[in-house]
Amino acid sequence: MSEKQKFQAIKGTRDLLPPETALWNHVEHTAHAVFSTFGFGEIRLPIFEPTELFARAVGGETDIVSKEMYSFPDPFDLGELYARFRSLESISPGAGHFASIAGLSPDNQMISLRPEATASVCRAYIQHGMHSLPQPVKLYYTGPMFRRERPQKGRYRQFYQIGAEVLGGTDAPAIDAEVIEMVMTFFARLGLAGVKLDINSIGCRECRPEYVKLLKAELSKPEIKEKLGADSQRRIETNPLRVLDSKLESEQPIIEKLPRIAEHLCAACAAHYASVKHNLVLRNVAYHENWRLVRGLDYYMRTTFEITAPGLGSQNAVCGGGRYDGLIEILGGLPTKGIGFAIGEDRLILSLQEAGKAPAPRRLDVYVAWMGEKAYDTAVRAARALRGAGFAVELPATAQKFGKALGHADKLGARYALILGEDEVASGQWTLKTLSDGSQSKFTEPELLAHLKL
RNA sequence: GUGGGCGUAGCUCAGCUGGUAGAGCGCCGGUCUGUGGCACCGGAUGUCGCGGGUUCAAUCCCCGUCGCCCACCCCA
Repeated sequence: MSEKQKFQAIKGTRDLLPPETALWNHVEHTAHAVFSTFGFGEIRLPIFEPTELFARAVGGETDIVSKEMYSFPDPFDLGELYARFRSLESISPGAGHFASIAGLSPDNQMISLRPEATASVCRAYIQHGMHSLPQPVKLYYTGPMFRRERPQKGRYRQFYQIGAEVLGGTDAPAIDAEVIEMVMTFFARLGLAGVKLDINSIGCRECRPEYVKLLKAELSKPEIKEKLGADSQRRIETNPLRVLDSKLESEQPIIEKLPRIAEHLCAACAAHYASVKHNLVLRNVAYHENWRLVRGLDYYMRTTFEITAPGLGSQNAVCGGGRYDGLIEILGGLPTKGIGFAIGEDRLILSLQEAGKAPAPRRLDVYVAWMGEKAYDTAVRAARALRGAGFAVELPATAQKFGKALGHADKLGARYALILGEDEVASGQWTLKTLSDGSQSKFTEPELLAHLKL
């Protein structure tokens, strides 16, 4: 970086600028509108939580927790000692590092920027005794998540998710189907084209371990294992289900012949899955069964789903979700049913943009072209009145040549220029020019407001 | 963590086998202190990402480094 441009956004973070932000707002407003019609209320959550919360929910040995979270000792809890070392940093480089080491003592809490929000929602459900509300509790959220990994298309270190969770009450398949219906409705409302819904059931605590054991045994057979790539060979031990996810062309024929979980579900899970599908048909939701769709984390069970959209590159999932009936209990709550999803907002926006869904251009109604210091007071008054009536108004801060002013109005895309010079101030007859055709006419202030409101 | 591609003006890019930089767009100003879009004229911003090497001479070749992008890994 040159001396001139010293600072830039940290790797994997980015600025969202107008007019693109208009599209973000549109997406979020649409989410609010659609989710409300399904009876969901918004929850706003902290963006940092105790590291332990994520370690428990997501799993301490996962890459997410062990490598990809932004974690640090809470400077507040570290108190005087930490603060003192930090303050020494400028005169004694390394002091801060020492403080960090000191901060790892059991007395001090580690905190993390949230890598996802499901754990926080569950924590809030427990903390606020939501089990005593009418069940189930239906919540949605939007906001930034943080994950320390190599950025690529549609993947950032600070990324945004729109998610929803249904907690408590029944695990009836109707709920799974309705949650999926809600996402699909949301995407349809946005005009997102080419979406594909994949669903699967990954069984429960009873039947999944049996299947995993079977799968692992199969994968471990020498004649199969030797045909797999290094990554998949490693997964046989670490997470055999993920072998099914492999994108390697050479592995596809092998994977096709592996045992499928749908054929090894217990009776209860099989019935649940069948009913989810039936309920999707009832709701007119088109789905593809994808027996290879798995979730990486242990707490997921039964229904899993994923929605892909075009234009996203390698990371083409725009929404992922599933049932996690055990999670609240893991976090110290009562046994509680749960299902939810998270939408990758960055990817959703990207897909909308690729499809040419341009953001609504900034609307500017009136450019106040005032001339001469004598007209300034009137210009301010006009701008206040117009804005008060809800119009978007640009009031130049400094005097400029008249031709310049109109040129500026044109570049800003204003619909009208309100021309205020000595004549107008003297007569009280303001000149309104329509930029598109160049026509203009005179109005008093009240007439002008009435005219523009038409 | 691994691999590949790319770094030249605010943006998109050109720059031949090495001779210390250009275009378009945009921005600002002028022609034009009461009439915009058009046209014409002018202007500014670059240590050609940074450091080193080879060379009489490096934007160009070599090495390193940083940054960005894409993919792998992983995936909430």
